[in-house]
Amino acid sequence: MADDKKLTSRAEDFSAWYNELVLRSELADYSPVKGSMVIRPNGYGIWERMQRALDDMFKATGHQNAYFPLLIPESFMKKEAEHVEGFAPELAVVTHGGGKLLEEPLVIRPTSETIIYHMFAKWTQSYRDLPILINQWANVVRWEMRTRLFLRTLEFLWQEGHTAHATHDEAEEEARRMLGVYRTFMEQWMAMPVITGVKSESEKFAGAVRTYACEAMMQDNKALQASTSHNLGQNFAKAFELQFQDEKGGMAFAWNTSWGLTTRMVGALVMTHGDDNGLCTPPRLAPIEIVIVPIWKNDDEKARLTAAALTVKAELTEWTGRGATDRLRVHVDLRDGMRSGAKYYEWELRGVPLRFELGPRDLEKQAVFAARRDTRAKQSLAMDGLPAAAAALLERIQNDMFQAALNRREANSVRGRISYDEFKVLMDGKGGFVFAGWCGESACEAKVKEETKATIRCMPDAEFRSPEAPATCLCCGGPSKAEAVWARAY
RNA sequence: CGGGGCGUAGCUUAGCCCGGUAGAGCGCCUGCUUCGGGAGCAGGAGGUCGGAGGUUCAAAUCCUCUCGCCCCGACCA
Repeated sequence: MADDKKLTSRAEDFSAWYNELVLRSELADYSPVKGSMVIRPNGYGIWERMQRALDDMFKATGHQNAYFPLLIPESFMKKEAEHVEGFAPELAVVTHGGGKLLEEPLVIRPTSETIIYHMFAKWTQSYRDLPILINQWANVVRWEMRTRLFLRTLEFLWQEGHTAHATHDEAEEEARRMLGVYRTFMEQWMAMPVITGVKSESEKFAGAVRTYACEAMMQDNKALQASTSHNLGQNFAKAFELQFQDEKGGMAFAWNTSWGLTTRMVGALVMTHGDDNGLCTPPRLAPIEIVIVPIWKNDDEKARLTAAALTVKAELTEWTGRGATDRLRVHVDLRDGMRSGAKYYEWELRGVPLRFELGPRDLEKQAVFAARRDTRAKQSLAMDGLPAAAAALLERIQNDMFQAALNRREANSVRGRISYDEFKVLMDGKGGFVFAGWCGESACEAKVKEETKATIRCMPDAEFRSPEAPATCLCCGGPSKAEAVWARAY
């Protein structure tokens, strides 16, 4: 009886835990179209926080937002060879409009490289027109066969950055810069550690020269690709005749990059920080940072404590110690007919990072009883100086959540000599990240995938590599050309 | 597309084998008592049993077809 109020535990069935959490915390719900979902206010609120944080960073790195249309001529998708091949299986195509068969079918964008570089070509004549640094917030459609709330749906929301540069080096620098922006976002906002690196040939974006990615480890020890940043070289420029006249008067093709991050990050948040009680949102991304639950027994107390709670809220939200535009986000739960205990469970399920209980005894002491969502630790906080204390506590929660996630990832990462047989056992067991050598042959990569379902998540950037470079390939035992992170992935 | 499971009230489901007035728990509404970790009592609203055919005096139940969803695999952010 009380059991159906509890989530399935992560240990019991991680997948069921995830689905129940997402549905019951009202992050999202299934829509009538198979494989697509409704993002409910609780989930969308988190996405909005993500958008704001990222958008500020994009602006700070010189990008402007624009919007390109949903429908793309089918012929555009076919202009870049690898791009066609990569996306053909998952395109949704519009064949009719206004009741009539269209002369040329229109695809619903799975990504916007084609339409954007077509337009860039129109806008670019001279090297003086470069660089073009554009971002767009949009929805895209990819007809996936196997779907999962937030992690893989037919339609999802994302941002896609698209840039054009005069030189290869500038484009490479841009791709790396945006990878860094993503990393900062994930570490500082999502409190989610990531490993940055470059993708292998088989895992790179269809049409890219090189794909960089941030890889995170979920609580089931599987890897999740958290974002990608591509150096597209001149592939699309050539396909869409994106040319410019350089300083010397000659014609040259531009160099492009694209980079994206999706609503999948809401799922990443759940699988990084959620526990058996529900979601746990890092404060910086929490639509509500503090929920105040007043406690009363009778009408007199109800009146007094409601007033007190609203006063506390006002003091918290009026405080500008974090800056005038970054006020504490506070909600007072005044619902009647619901016991305080029931409210605690609900706000814990929804992942509000900090809860203030305010009853007659606290009021007497001029304090609130504060409960952290992440550690569930409780302490009394004096009303005097409460806003600053609350802000400090939220910051500590943010940092502790990152540290806990980092510790978990490190505890489940394996470095150093590992035999292929040991690797197989590990992948069939608890999983995790394995830092091991790779000979560079796609045959080895394919064999490992076939036999263990694990793939090369990335060839990590220098700071993530092992102190001693692996000497041999995990699979064939031949000389290693690059250290790779091997793991099963979402 | 292969394998598995499921469609009965908003949710979780019993009933189906063996045909005969559609039940429960949670949630919701009203009232009273409660209220420092998932409240109690009383009353109440809510169903074309996924859909279409068929068998039958009679179908949630049996038969045929169909639609949808979820889970596991192949593809992917």
